[in-house]
Amino acid sequence: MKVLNVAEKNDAAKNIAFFLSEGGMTRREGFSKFNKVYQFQCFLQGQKCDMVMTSVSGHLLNWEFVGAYRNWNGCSPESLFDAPVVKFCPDNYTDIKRTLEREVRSANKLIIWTDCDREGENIGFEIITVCTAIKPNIQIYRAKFSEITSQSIKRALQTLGQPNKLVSDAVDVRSELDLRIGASFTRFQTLRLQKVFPILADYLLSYGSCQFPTLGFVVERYLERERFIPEPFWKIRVTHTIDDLTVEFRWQRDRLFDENVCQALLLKCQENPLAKVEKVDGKPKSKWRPTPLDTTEMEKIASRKLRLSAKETLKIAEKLYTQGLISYPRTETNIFPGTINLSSLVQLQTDDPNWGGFAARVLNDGPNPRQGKKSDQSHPPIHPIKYTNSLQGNEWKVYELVVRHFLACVSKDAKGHETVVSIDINTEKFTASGLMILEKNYLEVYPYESWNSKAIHLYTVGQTFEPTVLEMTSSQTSPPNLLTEADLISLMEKHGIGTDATHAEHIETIKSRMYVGLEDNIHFVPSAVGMGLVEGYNHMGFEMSKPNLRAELEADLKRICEGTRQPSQVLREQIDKYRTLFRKAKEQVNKIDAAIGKYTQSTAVVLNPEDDPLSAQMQTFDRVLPCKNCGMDMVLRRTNDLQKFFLTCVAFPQCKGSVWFPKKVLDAKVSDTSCPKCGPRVKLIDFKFSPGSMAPYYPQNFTGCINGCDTEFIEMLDISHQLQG
DNA sequence: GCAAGGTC
Repeated sequence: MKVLNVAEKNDAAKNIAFFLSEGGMTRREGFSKFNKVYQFQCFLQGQKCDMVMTSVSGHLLNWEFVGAYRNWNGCSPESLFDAPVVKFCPDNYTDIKRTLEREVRSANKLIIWTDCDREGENIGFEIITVCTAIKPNIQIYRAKFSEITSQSIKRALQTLGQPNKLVSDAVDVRSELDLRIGASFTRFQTLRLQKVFPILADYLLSYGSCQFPTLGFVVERYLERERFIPEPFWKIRVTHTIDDLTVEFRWQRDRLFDENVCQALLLKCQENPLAKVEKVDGKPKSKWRPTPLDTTEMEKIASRKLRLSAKETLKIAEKLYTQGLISYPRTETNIFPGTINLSSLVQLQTDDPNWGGFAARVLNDGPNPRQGKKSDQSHPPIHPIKYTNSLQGNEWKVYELVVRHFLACVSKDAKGHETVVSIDINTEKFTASGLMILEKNYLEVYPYESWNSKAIHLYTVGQTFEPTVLEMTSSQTSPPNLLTEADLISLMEKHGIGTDATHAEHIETIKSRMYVGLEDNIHFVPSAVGMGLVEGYNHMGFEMSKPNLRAELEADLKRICEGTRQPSQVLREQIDKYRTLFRKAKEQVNKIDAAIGKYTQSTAVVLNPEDDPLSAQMQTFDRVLPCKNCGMDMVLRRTNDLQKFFLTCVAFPQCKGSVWFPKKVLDAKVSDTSCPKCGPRVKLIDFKFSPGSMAPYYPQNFTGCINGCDTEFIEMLDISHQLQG
């Protein structure tokens, strides 16, 4: 019995093979130098098997347009909503595909070991597609695991299930839509604006369902700041200094927006400026330990405290995961499951010189996680699963963060004692507070947060004192800050834009498109082009830069996973929705022109209709019938010199299913008509022949039903061959 | 020259 095992990446394959073989695997080369083949024997379903373990590198296949639709000037951007797409293995991945094809020939079973998330399920089906093309009846299983440890991997092998087609389908819908919408709007914006604004001639003006809302967040915050009108306000300030200690009292009214009223209240205080202590409250105060670590929280802490970009943090965490040091780093979960053995995880850390003592104390008290509220039902919060002290640089910093956060969240809240003193100055009330920290607890191991004691004088109820300062201060409200990377990630997470793994990339994209820039190296500001694009669509009344559109799709994808919605139906609805938006955007494109003109301070070039890259000269292909070779669309085209017509398979040159008509065909037009057999979806081709040709021997019109029910079309093709001959 | 999602 030979079993082919395929993981999502080489590191995972190596470690899984290591655990299943107890370290006894051998290694040989695959066609791809990055994806090795590991071999060992082990028991599966009571039978000793020859195991072959290899890997892909993420997605193996990618949606692509075919033939003429790849060419920016070969079709109208709008036709991309309906253009055929194929799943294609990119050149740099064909080596991986060849390894799978070679190894599956001799295998009886196939086990999918891709990550247990939505994309992983889809990658699993890509592997299945490739393998079953070679071996249609191979037995297929899905291994389910959420961390690469000996225990989890062995359990996964003993509890093999089936791959989940619904989850994979949802990914196919998502990815096909991303391509169609992204490509059509990108070409639309780019082709139009490059022509209308010569200064943008070298710009690529992309649109994407994630990058645009990300840009939208930056623009929105910028505008909030711009529109902000500061309001002056006034406060009464009271301090009390004895020796070196100054205690600041807070006015119970906080601040007033009327200077005269504030002035009057101050005068009242000054009439009898003796403070009387009315109340001294002492109460325990806690600072809560953090909740278990999820991906975005890790990215945010690393961005703020370690000065690592989200992109870098995730890359490092991924490496630590594949080395078996930490659990899966892409998780939305911040609740530890009951099944996890926290004590043994804490135990692993007790030898460390920095936090070993703390870990030992946690063990003594018993780990007690503060639980969050989110769960993705597949991965636990990020935690260390192996001890190491041999990492360097940023890898060490990220590992340290994961360990310290883990120990912190299973320890105890910091405890303190707060004193609140309330005073009265001629009926105006003020308070001051002091804090004494009693037990640092989690803060001992968690340097990313601080909590400072605040000293206060000893006051007793009924005591009176003369304030050191009693004055009015003026200030004004301040606008919200521009967004930092951490802020932007929070917004993306909140609105479901991108995944844990891609937040950082979308931010990179809008930077590289010159839609946004950085101020002070920290705060995001939109560029003129970024502002113009967002405003242009806003003026049409479209929420292109708002997160709502994506959120609606996300909800439908969830329903596909649950089996309550058909993938094909969701796909059709979404395509229809965006096609409608696209048509309206095309009609009102002057609104984008106007906005871009305004922000870039340049004048729009007035285009002649024939120069408009989006106008009639751009062909929209009419699908005439399915190609006999490959089933893709056949469309009617004319050569560049206008000499000849031909029916071409849109997959050309991959398919080469084109049919040429003789020069004697002077004109050919496609129009809609109805089919007597199967309804309205029929194309009619009218041919006009040159005088004196053989045409009179043949009917002038040929009808072909695009559903393929009508045989006349096939006859026509045969005739065209005869004519050519 | 397009997207977003994997990963190298």
